[in-house]
Amino acid sequence: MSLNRNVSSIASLISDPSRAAILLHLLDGRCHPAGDLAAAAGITPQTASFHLAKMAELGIVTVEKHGRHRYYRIAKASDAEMIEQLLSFAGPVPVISLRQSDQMKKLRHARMCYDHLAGEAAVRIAESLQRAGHLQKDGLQLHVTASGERFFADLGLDLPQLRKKRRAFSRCCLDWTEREHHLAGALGQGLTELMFAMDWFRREEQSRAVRITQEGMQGMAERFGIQLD
Amino acid sequence: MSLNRNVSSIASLISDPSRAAILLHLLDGRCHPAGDLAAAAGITPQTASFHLAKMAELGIVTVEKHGRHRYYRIAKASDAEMIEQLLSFAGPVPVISLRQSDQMKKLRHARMCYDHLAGEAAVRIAESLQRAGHLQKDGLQLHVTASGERFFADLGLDLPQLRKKRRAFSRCCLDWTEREHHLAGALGQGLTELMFAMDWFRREEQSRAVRITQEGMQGMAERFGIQLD
DNA sequence: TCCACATTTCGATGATAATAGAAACGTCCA
DNA sequence: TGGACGTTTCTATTATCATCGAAATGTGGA
Repeated sequence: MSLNRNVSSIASLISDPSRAAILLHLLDGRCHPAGDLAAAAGITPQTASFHLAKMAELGIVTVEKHGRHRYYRIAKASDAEMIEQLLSFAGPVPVISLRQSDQMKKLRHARMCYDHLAGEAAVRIAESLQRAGHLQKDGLQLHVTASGERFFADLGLDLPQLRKKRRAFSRCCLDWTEREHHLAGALGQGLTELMFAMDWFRREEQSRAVRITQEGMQGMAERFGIQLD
Repeated sequence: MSLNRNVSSIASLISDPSRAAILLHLLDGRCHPAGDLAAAAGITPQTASFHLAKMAELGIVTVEKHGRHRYYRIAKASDAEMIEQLLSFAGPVPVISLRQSDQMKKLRHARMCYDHLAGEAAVRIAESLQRAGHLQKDGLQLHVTASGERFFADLGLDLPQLRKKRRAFSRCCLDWTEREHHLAGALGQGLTELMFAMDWFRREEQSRAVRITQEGMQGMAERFGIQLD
């Protein structure tokens, strides 16, 4: 239940390190049980529960009960993008350890931004689609052109179905590692889903990072004209 | 002195209502004495001083001593834009009351975003420049085309000089009232300065709002092909 | 030289909120 | 049916921090 979501209340949500850690963990778009989030933030389950209740009250997260677990996830894609943007404000994250920089490298390469792809791969895809004239930027919208309609249909996407969803159809999302836009909205989600179905990408366990498969490399080259290494 | 600017510290800066009020007041890009900022936030000078010291330590604001006054301003344009963006997170600006406050209407129409123009007028200008082929969007950059070079030179802007500045030359800035991009960077600042010099716009006292003059109307129509009312 | 004024520093206070212990609740499993 | 487990609620503790009064600093003007 979204209450009084003014600037201060949103900011104070993220200003607490424990909550920031929880939100960061939830940014992978997956559902997470409360206990996992507590562990991720390094706090007791009670405290995590306290924070999650506060977030739920603001409508940032939603709960799903399954057995004795309660699975939390970020409620709206737009909020996930908001948090992503806040990350970009923090500036270049200082590298602490080699292990961390390795993980960071992976994240920069390809990761989930809630329900759609982000990172270098996603930015390159968005660029390619615009260069080919399939998408056209208009403010924060990304219009699908006539050639784009054919392209996505050919790829196997049901655009009329995606348009029906009660959310923005096709829009830009600022990538905090690349500092460029990638594709978000129903189309971004649908395309990401499709690419996973085609096994172009595979999710890593316990992480937002995404791995590109051999099929993915090939497909990206053939379909989008992108050479990733 | 930019110290450890992580997400939490940035967010906690804005999470406090008093600090938020101060920052909002500083968003006009002008210098403000500490006392004014205290009054604007409704706190005592001591408390304002406390907050300002904290912001200065994070490198968000800088001080300039003039006589017995200390003038504060936002240190970097990029930080001002960050705060502008945080405002847009407050949600799809809900209609607060039937009669929108007069001030709000003015702000939506035209206002300062730190050192460049924002609001409907600014978005329309940016659109116009792209439509005419003077600017070309590329990610978050706005490239000046060959025709753009001529256009701006003709207008009276010294582009080589603007390029020399140690900041982004020409880039997009998200307008939180229009939810579209307007022109920022050295070019946005230079163009705004020029338009003020030509008396197209005039600043309102004690506000970020900007008034368009008769000359401005005429100039906008002739130069940019924009009809503002 | 003295006073007014803008601002900061110091010190104290009071409110807020993050935290974890204890206990309760509900679910799964043996 | 009983116990383990994940989670929440309740409660107390603790630390933090925004705030302001008092005093200090520094500047300008008379």
